[in-house]
Amino acid sequence: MSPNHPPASGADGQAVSGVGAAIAATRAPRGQARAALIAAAHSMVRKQGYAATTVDQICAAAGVTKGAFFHHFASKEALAVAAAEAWTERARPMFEMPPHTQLDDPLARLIGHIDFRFAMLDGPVEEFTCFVGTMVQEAFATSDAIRAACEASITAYCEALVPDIAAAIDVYDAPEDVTALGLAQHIQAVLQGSFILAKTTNDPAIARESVTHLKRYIRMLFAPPGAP
Amino acid sequence: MSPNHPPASGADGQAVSGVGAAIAATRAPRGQARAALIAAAHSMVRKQGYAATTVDQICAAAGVTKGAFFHHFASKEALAVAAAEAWTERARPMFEMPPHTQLDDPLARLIGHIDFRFAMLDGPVEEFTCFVGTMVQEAFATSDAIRAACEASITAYCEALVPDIAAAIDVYDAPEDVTALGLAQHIQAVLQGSFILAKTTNDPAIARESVTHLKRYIRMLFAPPGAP
DNA sequence: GACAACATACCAACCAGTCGGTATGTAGAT
DNA sequence: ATCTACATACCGACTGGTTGGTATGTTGTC
Repeated sequence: MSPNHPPASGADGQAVSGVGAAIAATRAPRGQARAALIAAAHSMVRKQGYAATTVDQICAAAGVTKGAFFHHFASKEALAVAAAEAWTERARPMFEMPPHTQLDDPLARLIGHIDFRFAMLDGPVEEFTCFVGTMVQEAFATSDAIRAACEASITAYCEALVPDIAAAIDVYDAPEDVTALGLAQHIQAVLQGSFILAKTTNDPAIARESVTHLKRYIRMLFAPPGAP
Repeated sequence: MSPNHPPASGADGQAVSGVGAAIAATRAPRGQARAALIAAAHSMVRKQGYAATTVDQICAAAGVTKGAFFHHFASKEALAVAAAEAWTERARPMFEMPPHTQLDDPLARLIGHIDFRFAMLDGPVEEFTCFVGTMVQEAFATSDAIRAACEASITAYCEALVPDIAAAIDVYDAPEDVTALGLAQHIQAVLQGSFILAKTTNDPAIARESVTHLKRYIRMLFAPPGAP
C-alpha cells in the first residue's frame, strides 16, 4: 500500500530494535531476524536506494549476521520482494486508524486522507518517502520480481482509496471520465512526485505545496455544481 | 530542466554513436568521448539507476575506454554532476521548439506544454523518464553534489514554466494562494510521480491518466469565473 | 536428538580508480 | 615549411577493497 510513515512499532506490535539507525546497538532477539532485516531494508533503501545498499549494511542495521540473512532469504532480490510485501502491510493502519475514517461523508473521508498524508510530510525526507516507489525506480527494468512486488503494493494502496472515491463520485457529480481508480492513481502519483521534489531540496516544504494543489483539485472536482 | 525525451541528435547536432544501445558498435571519434560518456550515462542510469550502473558499462556504451573516462571526469560522481547539467541543456529545446510556444494566450501555451509532455508518454518507459529525477532518488542523502545538481536541473525546468503561468494568473483569476512557481513545481511533481507509476506497470498508460488529471486541474484553476 | 535459527569463515567476481604509456594536435622559433 | 616543445586526448592492464553468495559449524527449542 506504500505508506510513508511507519507506526512506531512493527506490524506485530513489537518494536524492532535499532532499526533506522545505521547500526543496531544490540543483537536482534532470536526469532526476530527476519522482521529486523525487513525493517532495516525499509530504512536503508529509503535513504540510499536499493543498489547502493549492501547485504552487509542491512545485516549490520538489523543486528544480524549474514548467515541469518541467507537463512531467511535466498538472495538480496528475495529480500526486496518480501520487504515490498511487508511495506503493504505496514500501510494498512493508515486506512483504519485515523479519526477521519469515521466520517459519514465519503468526500470528507477522502479529504481527511489527503490531510493525513499532508501531515506526514515533515521531518527528515527519508522518513516519509516511499520504499516501493524508491525501489521500483531502480529495479523496474532489471528485476521483474521486484517490479511486480512494487506494483502490487502501489495497487493495494490505490484500491484502498477506491471505495471512498467511488462513493464521492456517486454523491457529488464529477466530470464524466473521472474514474475512482484513475483518481486514486493520480493521488499516488502526486505523492510520489512530491517525494522526489522533496529529495531534490532535502526539505518537505516543496512536497506540502504539491499536496495542497492536489487537495484543491479534489475539492474542485467534487464541488456541488451550484456552489460559489 | 529535466526533459524526458532527447532530440535524436546531440547538443552540437552530431549524432552520438550507439548511445541507448547496451554497447556502442563503433568507437567514439576523437573529441567526442566526453559527450558520448554523458549520453551513455543518461541512457543507462534511466534504465538501471545510478548505483547499479558501473563505470565500465558507461564506457562500453559510449565506445570509449576507462582511461578516457577518468581523463574527462575525476570520479563517477563528477560524471553524474556533469550529466545532470547536460540534462538541463538537453531540455531547453522543449521550451522553444514546439509550435504551441507561438500562441498568444499564456494559458493556451501552458496547456500546450502539458499536451506536449503528454505526447511524450509513449514507448519504452526508460525513454521518457527523467534522468535527474531517477538519480536524485538514490543520491539525495549520500552525495550532496549530485543532489544539488539535480535540484538545479529541476529548478531550471520550473522556472522556464513560470512566465507563462504568471501571465495566466494575471489574465485569468486563479485562487489567491496559487503562485506561478508553486504551480510549476506541482506540474513537475505530477510528471515525476507519473514516471514512477509507469515504472511499476512498465507501461506509459497509467502516466497519461495522471497527466490528464493535471491538465483538467489547470483548466479548472484558470476557468473564467462565469464559465459553465 | 532432530530440526530450525542462527553464527563464522571463506570465496570468486566485480568495481572504482590508478598508472605508465601512446597518439594526435598545436604554438613558436627558425 | 619544418622542427622542437608541449598539451590534450585516449588506451588498457593492474590493484586493493568490496559484494553477493556459500559451506560449515554452533546454539537453542520442542
